[in-house]
Amino acid sequence: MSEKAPRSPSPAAPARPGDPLQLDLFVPYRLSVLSNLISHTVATIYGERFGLAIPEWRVMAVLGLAQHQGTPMCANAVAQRTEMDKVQVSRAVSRLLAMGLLGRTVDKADRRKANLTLTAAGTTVYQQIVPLALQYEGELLDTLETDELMMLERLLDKLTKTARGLSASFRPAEAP
Amino acid sequence: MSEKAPRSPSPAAPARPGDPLQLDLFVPYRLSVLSNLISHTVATIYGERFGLAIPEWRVMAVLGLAQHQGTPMCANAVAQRTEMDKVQVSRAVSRLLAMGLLGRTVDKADRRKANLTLTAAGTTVYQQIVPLALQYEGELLDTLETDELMMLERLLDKLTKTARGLSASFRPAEAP
DNA sequence: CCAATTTAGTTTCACCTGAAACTATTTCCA
DNA sequence: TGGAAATAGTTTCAGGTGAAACTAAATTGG
Repeated sequence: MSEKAPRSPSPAAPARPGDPLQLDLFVPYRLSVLSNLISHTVATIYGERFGLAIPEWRVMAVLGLAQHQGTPMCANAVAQRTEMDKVQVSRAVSRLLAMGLLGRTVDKADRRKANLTLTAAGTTVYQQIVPLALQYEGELLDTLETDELMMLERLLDKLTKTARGLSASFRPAEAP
Repeated sequence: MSEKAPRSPSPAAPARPGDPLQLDLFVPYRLSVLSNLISHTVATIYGERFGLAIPEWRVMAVLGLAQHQGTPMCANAVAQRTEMDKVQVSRAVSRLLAMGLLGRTVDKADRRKANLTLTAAGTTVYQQIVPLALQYEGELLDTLETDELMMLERLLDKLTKTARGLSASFRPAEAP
């Protein structure tokens, strides 16, 4: 029960040529394993009990909140809020329409857009899933102390911000 | 520049029925966004410069270390070390064999197994990628203070352990 | 005005992926 | 022994996914 081996003498020291790479100490790998583990469990919960895949659930989640706030949303707005791309949203929406959980009304003013809303059935499902989702999150975070939880939130923010920056900078040259 | 809104009065409070769910405060969602962002960038680096996908790189990473330690590995051992399933490993290995980065020798004692090793070409690639991977990780973690980095390691461990437990407990009944 | 560009959203294509079935070999034990 | 069960690894099949092409509507500017 004691696998200690600090990544390097001083934390976050610059990589030196010749350093070995131990996969299970490599943060991108560890994050990926954790995230996949969680997504898989969550997907199982949504999938088995409600026939929803994660992208579908995400769409419902933002529409449910929008509904709650009286702000109808179009597919594009959903895409931004969920950080999914428009293809994924388009597909999720058409599955949800087919399931009767969503309604769509073409915008009178701009006929390219369509406002999406939860149907009564969609609202029912939404209201069933939210507590399940929060329960899962609660159990996941249950073992964390208060300071750990606060730090988790902070780390998620910082790392996400940094990762966005690196995503741009590691991408090869851009066209003028 | 100040989006504050604590998830709930006391952190990790149990979910109450009627609680709304705000996707961008939901930890599984945030972890997924972060992990996808990182994976995408890393995949781009490996892919563009070396023609390797992430599963392929993972296989090379554990074989590279095994090599370094004089411990040849079979596909199954690789699967356990990388937490990938055997199908994924099988496919990654056959692509790497086709690229000439890996060699395979059927085990004399147990002819179902085959030992996998990096070829000279594979070793060259391995030695080029390791510093790149460590550089990316270094830049990602660069903005973190020492205490944040320590907490990150601890949180990854704790959450992964908890998530493994939940993965089992949320899964439906098992056959006798 | 109307042609060029932009924007919303969908479809296509080529690839990735996981689950389940399958092959080959080895181990277990009656 | 020898047949049942386990194990290593591959193949098949049935979706899921992103990038790029595409359609339709709206905006822009000459």
